[in-house]
Amino acid sequence: MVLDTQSLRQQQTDQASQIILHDEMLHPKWVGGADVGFEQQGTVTRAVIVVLSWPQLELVEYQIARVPTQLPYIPGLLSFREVPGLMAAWGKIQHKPELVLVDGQGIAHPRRFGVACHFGLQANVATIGVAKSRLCGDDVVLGEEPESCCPLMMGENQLGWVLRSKKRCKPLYVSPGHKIGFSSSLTWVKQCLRGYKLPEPTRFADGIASNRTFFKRMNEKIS
DNA sequence: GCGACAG
DNA sequence: ATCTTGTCGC
Repeated sequence: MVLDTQSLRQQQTDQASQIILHDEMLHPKWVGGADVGFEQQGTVTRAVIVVLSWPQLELVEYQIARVPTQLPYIPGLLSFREVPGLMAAWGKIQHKPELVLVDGQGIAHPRRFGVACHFGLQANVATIGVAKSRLCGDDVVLGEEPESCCPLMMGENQLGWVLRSKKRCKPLYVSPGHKIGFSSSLTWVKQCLRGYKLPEPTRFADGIASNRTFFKRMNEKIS
């Protein structure tokens, strides 16, 4: 396996798929969520893709792929650990969403190529990175009010947004992944919020990937 | 050199 | 990420 974020990022820039989709260009029937969990002391990667209807945000489909874990967790190289499993799950998905929220950073990454970029490029789908903590960028003091938001900056350059999605919760770190810009990333994440810290696609994917009982019982509700 | 460091 | 115990607030 080649761990070269620089050339992957170059691919993303070179390809026609770099086309930035704006809000008015996206009319999704479904929105997706992507996350992974680990089993058996980390030797097995359990990757999950969920599909929710838009704008109802009800679970339509989910697929799980279990693959051997190829790499340990290394900050900055997370995508190489998670993308193989995510691609396996993506291949099983019947209702391909036009937009996927990925658990982790988009371009708010030391090489500007986080897991959301990597997955979006490989799957050729618009993606947004929704991370629960900061990898890089300047620390900011955010207001306590829900929906408080400010740009995530690294010096003069914007990397994404810091968003207080819920009262008394640590903020989300939102950044463009693939084929989407800053403002659209923020508006889509906000539109996917339903009173929880995580936007619904991420929340469902996270719940299933982490084997939470509430989400496990979704099994009979669909398919 | 030291600290920070998605999941 | 995973695991686990305890605590606080709505």
